[in-house]
Amino acid sequence: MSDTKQRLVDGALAAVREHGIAGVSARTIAAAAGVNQALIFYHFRGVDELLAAACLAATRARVAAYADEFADVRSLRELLEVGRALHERERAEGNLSVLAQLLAGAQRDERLAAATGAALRLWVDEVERVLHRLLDGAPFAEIADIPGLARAVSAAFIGLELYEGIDAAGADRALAALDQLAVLVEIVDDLGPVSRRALRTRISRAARRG
Amino acid sequence: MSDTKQRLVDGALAAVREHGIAGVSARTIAAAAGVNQALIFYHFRGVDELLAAACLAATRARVAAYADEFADVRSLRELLEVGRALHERERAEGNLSVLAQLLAGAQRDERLAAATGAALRLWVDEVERVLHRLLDGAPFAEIADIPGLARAVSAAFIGLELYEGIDAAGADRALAALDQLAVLVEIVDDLGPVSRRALRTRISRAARRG
DNA sequence: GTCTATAGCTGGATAGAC
DNA sequence: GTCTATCCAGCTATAGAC
Repeated sequence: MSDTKQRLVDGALAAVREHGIAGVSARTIAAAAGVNQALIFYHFRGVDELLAAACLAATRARVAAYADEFADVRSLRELLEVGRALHERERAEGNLSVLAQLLAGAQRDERLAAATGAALRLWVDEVERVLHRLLDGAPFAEIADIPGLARAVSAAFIGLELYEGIDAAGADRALAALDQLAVLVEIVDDLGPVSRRALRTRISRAARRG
Repeated sequence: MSDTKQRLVDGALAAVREHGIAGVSARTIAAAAGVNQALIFYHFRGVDELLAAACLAATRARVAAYADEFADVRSLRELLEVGRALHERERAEGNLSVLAQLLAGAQRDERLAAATGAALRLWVDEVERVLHRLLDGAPFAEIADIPGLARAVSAAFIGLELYEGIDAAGADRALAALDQLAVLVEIVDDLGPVSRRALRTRISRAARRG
C-alpha cells in the first residue's frame, strides 16, 4: 500500500477516534492524515469506502496481533482474561471503540455495513475457534450453541467499548464483574466428580427438554 | 409537553432509527416529524439538545413499561428471559438500537454524552435492583460486584442491538446462546445440597484469594 | 407558535494545473 | 500523485412575516 493511502487509513481511524462516526468528514480525515482532502476521492471512491478499508485493515492487524494469545487459552477464565487484557491494552489506541463507532455508522451506508460485518466476523471466528477447542466434548457443549456464544461474547465487548466512552469507571467495573463470573465458571469447571456427574445429568435433561 | 415538541421528539427517534446517528440532521428530523425545520431551534437549542431530550424521554418510557416485568423476576434465568422478550418486542420500534446509536454519537457532543449516560443508567439501575433482590445472601454474591454485573449486562445488550443492525441472524443466535447460558445458571442454582455446599466452599476460597 | 426566506458555513466531489 | 480552486448540495441558525 502506498504511503499516502496508508496515511489516509491511519488518519481515518484517528478521526473516528477523536470525533466519533457522526463527526468524521473528508476534511477532518485529511487533516488528521496531514494530506490534501481531494486525495480521499483519488485513492478511494469516497469517505465511506475509506472508512470501510480502514476498518478492515485495522481489525485484521489487531486480530493477527492477538492470534498467539488466543491460541494459548486453555480455559474459559483465560479467555475472559485475554479479553480483559485486550481491552486494557487497546484502550489507549482506541482500536476497539473505532469498530463500535463504525458499527453504528453502518446504519447509514450499506458498504460500510458489509465491511464492519466482515471485521467483526474476524473477532467472532477467533473466539469461536477457542470455544470449540475448550468446550467440544464438555458437558456444557451439549446444550451450548458455540457460534452463538461467540457472537454474544463479541457483541458484548462492542457494547462495553461504547459504554467506556460515556462512563469509563462504570466500564471498568463491568469488566471486573466479568472476571468474577469467570471465577464462577472456573469453580464449576473444578467441581469434583460427583458434582460433575450431577451437572452432566441435569444438562442432558435440559438438552432433551429443548 | 406541547404537541409540536412531542412530534419533534418522535421525529428525532424515527430519524435516528432510519438514518443512524451519522445521518441525522435538523432537516431529516423535521421531515420525519412533519414540521418545519426552524422549530427545532425554537423549541430546543439545536439538534443535539433535541436528541438528548428524545433519548431521555424514550428511555424513561421504555423502562417504565418494563418495570412490572422486572419486579416479577424471580431467577437469573427469568431475568435473561425478560431481556430476550424486551429485545424481541422492541426490535420493531427500534427503541434500543436508538440508544446504541446515541451512545455512539455521545463521542461528539458532551451534553449528548450526559443524556445518554443518564438514560443508560436507568436500565442499569433496574437490572441492579433485580440482581440485588436475587443474589443478596446467595453464595455467588460473596464474590460478585452486583453494580458491576448490572453494567456488564446492560452494555452487552447495547452491543447486541448494534450487532443486530449488521447481522440480524447472528444477533438472534447470540441471544439464543444467552438463553442456553441461563439454563446452565438454573442448573447450578438447582444443584443438590452436597454440590451446593462444595460450590459455596470454593466460592469462599476464591473470595479470600481475591 | 409556526412559517418563509436566507445568511453563512461545512461537506462531498470534480476539474485542471503542476 | 498531489495540489489548488471551485461547484453545489445540504447543514445550522437566525430574522422577520404572519
